[in-house]
Amino acid sequence: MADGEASLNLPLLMFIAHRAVENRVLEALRAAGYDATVAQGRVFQRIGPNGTRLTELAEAAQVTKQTAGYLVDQLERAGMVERVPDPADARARLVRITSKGAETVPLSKAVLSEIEAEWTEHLGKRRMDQLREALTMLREITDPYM
Amino acid sequence: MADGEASLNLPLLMFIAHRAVENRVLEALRAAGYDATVAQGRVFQRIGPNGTRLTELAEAAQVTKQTAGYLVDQLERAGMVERVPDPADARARLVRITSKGAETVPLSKAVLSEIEAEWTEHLGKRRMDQLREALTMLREITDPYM
DNA sequence: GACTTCAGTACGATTCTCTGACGAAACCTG
DNA sequence: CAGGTTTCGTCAGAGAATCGTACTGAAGTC
Repeated sequence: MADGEASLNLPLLMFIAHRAVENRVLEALRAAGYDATVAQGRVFQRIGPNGTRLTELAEAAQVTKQTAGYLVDQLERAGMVERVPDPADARARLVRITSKGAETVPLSKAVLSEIEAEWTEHLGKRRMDQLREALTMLREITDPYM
Repeated sequence: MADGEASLNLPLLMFIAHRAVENRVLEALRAAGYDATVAQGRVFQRIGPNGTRLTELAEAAQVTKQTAGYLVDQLERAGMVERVPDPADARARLVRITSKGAETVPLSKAVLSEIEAEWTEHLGKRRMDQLREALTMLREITDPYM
Protein backbone atom coordinates (compact mmCIF):
# COMPACT_ATOMS: atom_id res chain seq x y z
CA MET A 1 0.00 0.00 0.00
CA ALA A 2 2.90 2.29 -0.65
CA ASP A 3 4.63 3.53 -3.71
CA GLY A 4 6.12 6.93 -4.28
CA GLU A 5 7.33 6.24 -7.80
CA ALA A 6 6.49 8.10 -10.94
CA SER A 7 4.40 5.59 -12.85
CA LEU A 8 1.38 4.25 -11.05
CA ASN A 9 0.48 0.65 -10.59
CA LEU A 10 -2.37 -1.02 -12.39
CA PRO A 11 -4.84 -1.12 -9.52
CA LEU A 12 -4.35 2.54 -8.73
CA LEU A 13 -5.00 3.37 -12.36
CA MET A 14 -8.24 1.44 -12.20
CA PHE A 15 -9.20 3.29 -9.08
CA ILE A 16 -8.59 6.64 -10.69
CA ALA A 17 -10.65 5.84 -13.76
CA HIS A 18 -13.42 4.29 -11.76
CA ARG A 19 -13.72 7.20 -9.41
CA ALA A 20 -13.86 9.64 -12.26
CA VAL A 21 -16.85 7.78 -13.66
CA GLU A 22 -18.55 7.48 -10.31
CA ASN A 23 -18.27 11.22 -9.80
CA ARG A 24 -19.62 12.03 -13.23
CA VAL A 25 -22.65 9.80 -12.81
CA LEU A 26 -23.37 11.11 -9.34
CA GLU A 27 -23.05 14.66 -10.51
CA ALA A 28 -25.50 14.03 -13.32
CA LEU A 29 -27.99 12.42 -10.96
CA ARG A 30 -27.75 15.32 -8.58
CA ALA A 31 -28.17 17.80 -11.37
CA ALA A 32 -31.38 15.97 -12.23
CA GLY A 33 -32.59 16.29 -8.67
CA TYR A 34 -31.80 12.83 -7.33
CA ASP A 35 -29.78 13.21 -4.19
CA ALA A 36 -27.75 10.03 -4.37
CA THR A 37 -24.54 9.02 -2.67
CA VAL A 38 -21.74 6.77 -3.79
CA ALA A 39 -22.59 4.00 -1.36
CA GLN A 40 -26.24 4.05 -2.32
CA GLY A 41 -25.30 3.83 -5.96
CA ARG A 42 -23.07 0.84 -5.39
CA VAL A 43 -25.95 -1.08 -3.91
CA PHE A 44 -28.63 0.22 -6.25
CA GLN A 45 -26.54 -0.81 -9.20
CA ARG A 46 -26.78 -4.44 -8.20
CA ILE A 47 -30.53 -4.73 -7.92
CA GLY A 48 -31.78 -7.19 -10.50
CA PRO A 49 -34.79 -6.61 -12.79
CA ASN A 50 -37.04 -8.78 -10.63
CA GLY A 51 -35.74 -7.60 -7.31
CA THR A 52 -32.91 -8.89 -5.22
CA ARG A 53 -32.67 -10.06 -1.65
CA LEU A 54 -30.85 -7.92 0.82
CA THR A 55 -28.37 -10.65 1.58
CA GLU A 56 -27.54 -11.10 -2.07
CA LEU A 57 -27.15 -7.37 -2.47
CA ALA A 58 -24.79 -7.30 0.46
CA GLU A 59 -22.69 -10.07 -1.02
CA ALA A 60 -22.54 -8.54 -4.46
CA ALA A 61 -21.57 -5.15 -3.10
CA GLN A 62 -19.27 -6.74 -0.55
CA VAL A 63 -20.64 -5.09 2.51
CA THR A 64 -22.32 -6.59 5.56
CA LYS A 65 -26.05 -7.23 5.64
CA GLN A 66 -26.38 -4.38 8.11
CA THR A 67 -24.68 -1.91 5.83
CA ALA A 68 -26.79 -3.02 2.89
CA GLY A 69 -29.87 -2.65 5.05
CA TYR A 70 -28.85 0.82 6.08
CA LEU A 71 -28.39 1.90 2.49
CA VAL A 72 -31.59 0.28 1.29
CA ASP A 73 -33.41 2.11 4.08
CA GLN A 74 -32.21 5.37 2.64
CA LEU A 75 -33.09 4.42 -0.90
CA GLU A 76 -36.51 3.35 0.31
CA ARG A 77 -37.08 6.61 2.14
CA ALA A 78 -36.09 8.41 -1.04
CA GLY A 79 -38.66 6.39 -2.94
CA MET A 80 -36.12 4.78 -5.22
CA VAL A 81 -36.69 1.20 -4.12
CA GLU A 82 -39.33 -0.79 -2.28
CA ARG A 83 -39.26 -3.97 -0.26
CA VAL A 84 -41.79 -6.60 -1.21
CA PRO A 85 -42.28 -10.02 0.34
CA ASP A 86 -40.40 -12.79 -1.37
CA PRO A 87 -43.00 -15.35 -2.43
CA ALA A 88 -40.37 -18.06 -2.27
CA ASP A 89 -39.28 -17.42 1.30
CA ALA A 90 -41.28 -15.76 4.03
CA ARG A 91 -38.16 -14.69 5.90
CA ALA A 92 -36.86 -12.73 2.97
CA ARG A 93 -38.00 -9.69 1.10
CA LEU A 94 -37.08 -8.56 -2.36
CA VAL A 95 -35.62 -5.14 -2.86
CA ARG A 96 -37.07 -3.76 -6.07
CA ILE A 97 -36.53 -0.61 -8.02
CA THR A 98 -39.63 1.58 -8.04
CA SER A 99 -40.85 3.48 -11.06
CA LYS A 100 -39.22 6.58 -9.64
CA GLY A 101 -35.99 4.70 -9.17
CA ALA A 102 -36.23 3.37 -12.69
CA GLU A 103 -36.13 6.92 -14.00
CA THR A 104 -32.51 7.17 -12.96
CA VAL A 105 -31.46 4.12 -14.92
CA PRO A 106 -31.54 5.64 -18.40
CA LEU A 107 -30.01 8.76 -16.92
CA SER A 108 -27.02 6.84 -15.58
CA LYS A 109 -26.80 4.79 -18.71
CA ALA A 110 -26.65 7.95 -20.78
CA VAL A 111 -23.72 9.29 -18.79
CA LEU A 112 -22.02 5.94 -18.98
CA SER A 113 -22.41 5.86 -22.75
CA GLU A 114 -21.10 9.38 -22.98
CA ILE A 115 -18.03 8.47 -20.99
CA GLU A 116 -17.52 5.33 -22.99
CA ALA A 117 -17.65 7.39 -26.15
CA GLU A 118 -15.02 9.74 -24.75
CA TRP A 119 -12.81 6.87 -23.81
CA THR A 120 -13.17 5.28 -27.21
CA GLU A 121 -12.32 8.60 -28.74
CA HIS A 122 -9.18 8.79 -26.66
CA LEU A 123 -8.07 5.17 -26.85
CA GLY A 124 -9.42 4.06 -30.15
CA LYS A 125 -11.85 1.23 -30.63
CA ARG A 126 -9.22 -1.48 -30.66
CA ARG A 127 -7.78 -0.59 -27.29
CA MET A 128 -11.24 -0.19 -25.78
CA ASP A 129 -12.14 -3.70 -26.87
CA GLN A 130 -8.94 -5.01 -25.42
CA LEU A 131 -9.59 -3.16 -22.18
CA ARG A 132 -13.03 -4.65 -21.89
CA GLU A 133 -11.76 -8.11 -22.65
CA ALA A 134 -8.96 -7.92 -20.10
CA LEU A 135 -11.18 -6.56 -17.34
CA THR A 136 -13.88 -9.11 -17.97
CA MET A 137 -11.36 -11.90 -17.73
CA LEU A 138 -9.89 -10.36 -14.62
CA ARG A 139 -13.23 -10.47 -12.94
CA GLU A 140 -13.07 -14.24 -13.05
CA ILE A 141 -10.28 -14.19 -10.53
CA THR A 142 -11.03 -11.01 -8.58
CA ASP A 143 -14.76 -11.16 -7.94
CA PRO A 144 -15.47 -13.32 -4.90
CA TYR A 145 -19.18 -13.08 -5.58
CA MET A 146 -19.06 -14.70 -8.99
CA MET B 1 -25.66 4.46 -11.39
CA ALA B 2 -28.01 1.61 -12.16
CA ASP B 3 -27.83 -1.46 -14.25
CA GLY B 4 -29.39 -4.80 -13.56
CA GLU B 5 -28.10 -6.48 -16.71
CA ALA B 6 -25.94 -9.55 -16.97
CA SER B 7 -22.64 -8.13 -18.20
CA LEU B 8 -21.08 -5.42 -16.10
CA ASN B 9 -19.90 -2.08 -17.31
CA LEU B 10 -16.25 -1.16 -17.59
CA PRO B 11 -16.02 1.07 -14.52
CA LEU B 12 -17.64 -1.53 -12.30
CA LEU B 13 -15.16 -4.10 -13.54
CA MET B 14 -12.35 -1.77 -12.59
CA PHE B 15 -13.84 -1.28 -9.19
CA ILE B 16 -14.06 -5.01 -8.58
CA ALA B 17 -10.47 -5.65 -9.56
CA HIS B 18 -9.20 -2.67 -7.65
CA ARG B 19 -10.96 -3.59 -4.48
CA ALA B 20 -9.69 -7.14 -4.65
CA VAL B 21 -6.15 -5.80 -4.73
CA GLU B 22 -6.76 -3.32 -1.95
CA ASN B 23 -8.06 -6.06 0.28
CA ARG B 24 -5.17 -8.35 -0.44
CA VAL B 25 -2.58 -5.70 0.36
CA LEU B 26 -4.37 -4.63 3.51
CA GLU B 27 -4.68 -8.20 4.65
CA ALA B 28 -0.97 -8.76 4.15
CA LEU B 29 -0.10 -5.60 6.07
CA ARG B 30 -2.33 -6.62 8.93
CA ALA B 31 -0.86 -10.09 8.97
CA ALA B 32 2.53 -8.43 9.36
CA GLY B 33 1.28 -6.42 12.30
CA TYR B 34 0.61 -3.07 10.65
CA ASP B 35 -2.90 -2.02 11.47
CA ALA B 36 -3.68 -0.02 8.39
CA THR B 37 -6.96 1.08 6.88
CA VAL B 38 -7.99 1.64 3.29
CA ALA B 39 -8.15 5.39 3.64
CA GLN B 40 -4.75 5.60 5.29
CA GLY B 41 -3.29 3.50 2.50
CA ARG B 42 -4.73 5.73 -0.18
CA VAL B 43 -2.97 8.71 1.30
CA PHE B 44 0.23 6.94 2.27
CA GLN B 45 0.57 5.65 -1.26
CA ARG B 46 0.92 9.16 -2.58
CA ILE B 47 3.73 10.35 -0.36
CA GLY B 48 6.75 11.12 -2.51
CA PRO B 49 10.30 10.01 -1.73
CA ASN B 50 11.24 13.44 -0.39
CA GLY B 51 8.03 14.08 1.42
CA THR B 52 4.85 15.70 0.21
CA ARG B 53 2.79 18.59 1.46
CA LEU B 54 -0.53 17.90 3.02
CA THR B 55 -2.34 19.97 0.45
CA GLU B 56 -0.73 18.09 -2.39
CA LEU B 57 -1.57 14.81 -0.75
CA ALA B 58 -5.15 15.90 -0.42
CA GLU B 59 -5.32 16.83 -4.07
CA ALA B 60 -3.75 13.63 -5.27
CA ALA B 61 -6.00 11.48 -3.16
CA GLN B 62 -8.97 13.71 -3.95
CA VAL B 63 -10.04 14.40 -0.43
CA THR B 64 -10.24 17.67 1.47
CA LYS B 65 -7.27 19.03 3.38
CA GLN B 66 -9.07 18.20 6.59
CA THR B 67 -9.55 14.59 5.68
CA ALA B 68 -5.94 14.28 4.60
CA GLY B 69 -4.88 15.88 7.86
CA TYR B 70 -7.02 13.50 9.82
CA LEU B 71 -5.49 10.49 8.11
CA VAL B 72 -1.94 11.79 8.40
CA ASP B 73 -2.57 12.32 12.11
CA GLN B 74 -3.34 8.65 12.43
CA LEU B 75 -0.34 7.59 10.39
CA GLU B 76 1.82 9.86 12.49
CA ARG B 77 0.48 8.43 15.72
CA ALA B 78 1.21 4.97 14.35
CA GLY B 79 4.77 6.07 13.62
CA MET B 80 4.47 5.50 9.88
CA VAL B 81 5.02 9.11 8.83
CA GLU B 82 6.41 12.30 10.30
CA ARG B 83 5.83 15.97 9.61
CA VAL B 84 8.92 18.06 9.05
CA PRO B 85 9.09 21.78 8.27
CA ASP B 86 9.22 22.59 4.61
CA PRO B 87 12.42 24.60 4.10
CA ALA B 88 10.86 26.30 1.11
CA ASP B 89 7.77 27.58 2.90
CA ALA B 90 7.33 28.24 6.59
CA ARG B 91 3.59 27.73 6.39
CA ALA B 92 3.93 24.25 5.04
CA ARG B 93 5.24 21.01 6.39
CA LEU B 94 6.33 17.95 4.51
CA VAL B 95 4.77 14.62 5.32
CA ARG B 96 7.51 12.03 5.12
CA ILE B 97 7.58 8.28 5.47
CA THR B 98 9.55 7.20 8.53
CA SER B 99 11.87 4.23 8.60
CA LYS B 100 9.11 2.23 10.21
CA GLY B 101 6.71 3.29 7.51
CA ALA B 102 9.25 2.41 4.88
CA GLU B 103 9.21 -1.18 6.05
CA THR B 104 5.73 -1.57 4.66
CA VAL B 105 6.72 -0.48 1.18
CA PRO B 106 8.52 -3.65 0.08
CA LEU B 107 5.78 -5.62 1.79
CA SER B 108 3.09 -3.98 -0.29
CA LYS B 109 5.20 -4.16 -3.39
CA ALA B 110 5.64 -7.88 -2.88
CA VAL B 111 1.90 -8.45 -2.73
CA LEU B 112 1.40 -6.24 -5.74
CA SER B 113 3.96 -8.22 -7.72
CA GLU B 114 2.35 -11.43 -6.64
CA ILE B 115 -1.02 -10.23 -7.85
CA GLU B 116 0.42 -8.96 -11.07
CA ALA B 117 1.97 -12.36 -11.65
CA GLU B 118 -1.40 -14.01 -11.09
CA TRP B 119 -3.06 -11.65 -13.48
CA THR B 120 -0.41 -12.21 -16.11
CA GLU B 121 -0.88 -15.93 -15.64
CA HIS B 122 -4.59 -15.56 -16.20
CA LEU B 123 -4.57 -13.00 -19.00
CA GLY B 124 -1.32 -13.71 -20.72
CA LYS B 125 1.45 -11.18 -21.16
CA ARG B 126 0.00 -9.61 -24.27
CA ARG B 127 -3.30 -8.72 -22.68
CA MET B 128 -1.57 -7.46 -19.54
CA ASP B 129 0.50 -5.07 -21.60
CA GLN B 130 -2.58 -3.90 -23.43
CA LEU B 131 -4.37 -3.42 -20.13
CA ARG B 132 -1.57 -1.32 -18.75
CA GLU B 133 -1.38 0.75 -21.88
CA ALA B 134 -5.10 1.42 -21.98
CA LEU B 135 -5.30 2.35 -18.31
CA THR B 136 -2.30 4.61 -18.50
CA MET B 137 -3.81 6.45 -21.44
CA LEU B 138 -7.11 6.63 -19.66
CA ARG B 139 -5.50 8.39 -16.77
CA GLU B 140 -4.77 11.30 -19.05
CA ILE B 141 -8.45 12.09 -19.24
CA THR B 142 -9.69 10.81 -15.90
CA ASP B 143 -7.16 12.09 -13.38
CA PRO B 144 -7.96 15.68 -12.46
CA TYR B 145 -4.71 15.87 -10.49
CA MET B 146 -2.45 15.23 -13.46
C1' DG C 1 2.32 48.56 4.30
C1' DA C 2 -2.36 46.88 2.81
C1' DC C 3 -4.54 43.24 0.31
C1' DT C 4 -4.92 38.73 -1.34
C1' DT C 5 -3.65 34.04 -1.56
C1' DC C 6 -2.15 29.79 0.39
C1' DA C 7 -0.92 25.98 4.18
C1' DG C 8 -2.75 23.91 7.67
C1' DT C 9 -5.90 23.33 11.84
C1' DA C 10 -10.36 23.28 14.76
C1' DC C 11 -15.06 22.18 15.34
C1' DG C 12 -19.31 20.09 14.36
C1' DA C 13 -22.22 17.20 11.53
C1' DT C 14 -23.16 13.45 8.50
C1' DT C 15 -22.37 9.16 6.24
C1' DC C 16 -20.65 4.63 6.00
C1' DT C 17 -19.19 0.65 8.00
C1' DC C 18 -18.45 -3.01 11.24
C1' DT C 19 -19.26 -6.44 15.46
C1' DG C 20 -22.35 -8.70 18.24
C1' DA C 21 -26.78 -10.23 19.41
C1' DC C 22 -31.31 -11.43 18.34
C1' DG C 23 -36.30 -13.20 16.50
C1' DA C 24 -38.48 -15.53 13.02
C1' DA C 25 -38.84 -18.55 9.16
C1' DA C 26 -36.94 -22.44 6.65
C1' DC C 27 -34.38 -26.51 6.14
C1' DC C 28 -32.64 -30.87 7.69
C1' DT C 29 -32.55 -35.38 10.05
C1' DG C 30 -33.79 -38.95 12.29
C1' DC D 1 -43.05 -34.20 12.99
C1' DA D 2 -39.99 -32.53 16.82
C1' DG D 3 -35.56 -30.73 17.59
C1' DG D 4 -31.43 -28.71 15.99
C1' DT D 5 -29.22 -25.84 12.58
C1' DT D 6 -28.99 -22.52 9.09
C1' DT D 7 -30.61 -18.41 6.78
C1' DC D 8 -33.01 -13.71 6.41
C1' DG D 9 -33.20 -9.65 8.19
C1' DT D 10 -33.23 -6.24 12.15
C1' DC D 11 -31.61 -3.66 16.35
C1' DA D 12 -28.08 -1.41 19.07
C1' DG D 13 -23.68 0.53 19.68
C1' DA D 14 -19.34 2.08 18.16
C1' DG D 15 -15.61 3.54 15.21
C1' DA D 16 -13.81 5.45 10.77
C1' DA D 17 -13.98 8.69 6.99
C1' DT D 18 -15.61 12.62 5.07
C1' DC D 19 -17.26 17.26 4.47
C1' DG D 20 -18.44 22.51 5.24
C1' DT D 21 -17.44 26.54 7.62
C1' DA D 22 -14.39 29.23 9.91
C1' DC D 23 -9.96 30.49 11.62
C1' DT D 24 -4.54 31.55 12.22
C1' DG D 25 -0.43 32.59 10.39
C1' DA D 26 2.93 32.93 6.59
C1' DA D 27 3.83 34.34 1.58
C1' DG D 28 3.31 36.85 -2.24
C1' DT D 29 1.69 41.36 -4.77
C1' DC D 30 1.57 46.07 -5.82
